[in-house]
Amino acid sequence: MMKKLTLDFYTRKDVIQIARDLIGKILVTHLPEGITSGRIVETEAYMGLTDRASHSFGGRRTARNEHMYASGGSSYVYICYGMHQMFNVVTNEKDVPDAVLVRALEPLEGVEIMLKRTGKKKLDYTLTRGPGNLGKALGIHKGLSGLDLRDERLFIADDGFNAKPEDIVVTKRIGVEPAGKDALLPYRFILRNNKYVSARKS
DNA sequence: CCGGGGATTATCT
DNA sequence: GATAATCCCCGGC
Repeated sequence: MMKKLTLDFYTRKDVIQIARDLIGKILVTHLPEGITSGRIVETEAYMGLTDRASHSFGGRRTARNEHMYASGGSSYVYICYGMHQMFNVVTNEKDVPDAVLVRALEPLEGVEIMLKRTGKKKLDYTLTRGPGNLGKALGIHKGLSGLDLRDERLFIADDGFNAKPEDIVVTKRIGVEPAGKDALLPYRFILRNNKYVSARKS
């Protein structure tokens, strides 16, 4: 049974714990094309103010990252490299810009719709592996930034799946080398042995 | 298997 | 004008 995560899940202060807890949950979009969903198998935590890899490091606040400062339980979607729609879960209280980047899903509902959106011919591990790919497959775009994650169009739910603690692997984050020593922080969580996890070395 | 580079454009300086 | 929380393809071994 699917149960939307409630606000108290998101407003906790420990973004690292929330990133870990999101492993195994289900991300759902219900847009005009239909319902698409997938199980979250890879996340990264971004510790707003103190994390050089975060868009909001040092309190930086611009039109792009404004939604990071919303209260926990809303979305932050931004465009990377001019073409990829990156989906983040905003956590903590209002004005504390912590967020979790969702990096990979295992497809569940609406595979046909995802194939149409991505132009792929058949389901394989590339459909929802990597933040750019999953954003495209689920139809996520900048216009969905700032939504409450209990919205009908975009929400996260629990279906009772419970990852064993030993099946959650922790590594450093991907693609954040310019952040210097902060790039080495153990803020990435993946579900062990899942083929949809982005395949780069940790 | 691995590294290099091009795609493509919103965003910020 | 430079950069970017990426992805894909290609060539070399």
